[in-house]
Amino acid sequence: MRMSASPVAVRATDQCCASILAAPLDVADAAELAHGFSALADPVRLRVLSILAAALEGEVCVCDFVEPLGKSQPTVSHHLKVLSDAGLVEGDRRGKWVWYSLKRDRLAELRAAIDT
Amino acid sequence: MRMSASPVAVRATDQCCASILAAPLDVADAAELAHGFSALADPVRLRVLSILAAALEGEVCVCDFVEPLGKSQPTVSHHLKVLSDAGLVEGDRRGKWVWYSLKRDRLAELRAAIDT
DNA sequence: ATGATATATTGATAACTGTCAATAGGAGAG
DNA sequence: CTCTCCTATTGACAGTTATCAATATATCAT
Repeated sequence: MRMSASPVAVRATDQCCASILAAPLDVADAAELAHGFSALADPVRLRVLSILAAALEGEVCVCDFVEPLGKSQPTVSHHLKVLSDAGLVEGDRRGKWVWYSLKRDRLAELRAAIDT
Repeated sequence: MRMSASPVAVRATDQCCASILAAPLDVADAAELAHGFSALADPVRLRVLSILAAALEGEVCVCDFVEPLGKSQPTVSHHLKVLSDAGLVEGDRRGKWVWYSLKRDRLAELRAAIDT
């Protein structure tokens, strides 16, 4: 039973999809966003993104993550897959190597979601 | 052994702490940030923030989360604690009730961290 | 003090996650 | 084709997490 102060007043909103925090979030949108933020909820993955963002070429080979991250190759591969599934990075195979790059649009999307 | 294309070139950065993606992230900073994003990595908690952000008064009583979220009272309490530990919300006890409010500064901090 | 109500904590459980070793798949070199 | 190297997948395991029922704590009213 709600025994507190009446139904909660809600701010009017006419934005379509920019700042999701400006309007109550439905379950589906919340799940989609949570999936995105889950990818950011790990220090190793944040460092992956950090390394990608700092790379002048905009691309980093998988093998160049292993040493800086101090994780095994399968672990690095796992994290890249999580980031990829979340739409935050993209891999491009060139010969034996796979080059990963940051998908800044997706990052901007998540940023916008917590823009008050 | 790294057999790819030479050491990765890194963009110069003179920012102190704004956009962490502009410079390689050390392990400690990555852990702190990951803790923050972990709090956002759950649909129920995103809806909590959404409800808080939409509340005109800026505060919402715990009891007013239970029905909209469709979760048990202990579960709601748990999520509020996670958000509180991450510095994203703040509770204020007034009599029998506890009123929670959004800490927008912390949210802005996380937003800035993924600002490319 | 007693009772009622709001919130937090504890305990249990199922589901998920990060990690590495082992292995499989893919691509160039010989 | 075979060998080597780079990357991805599988399997196993430990640690974490979301959830609810039960209980404890806190506050107010009587």
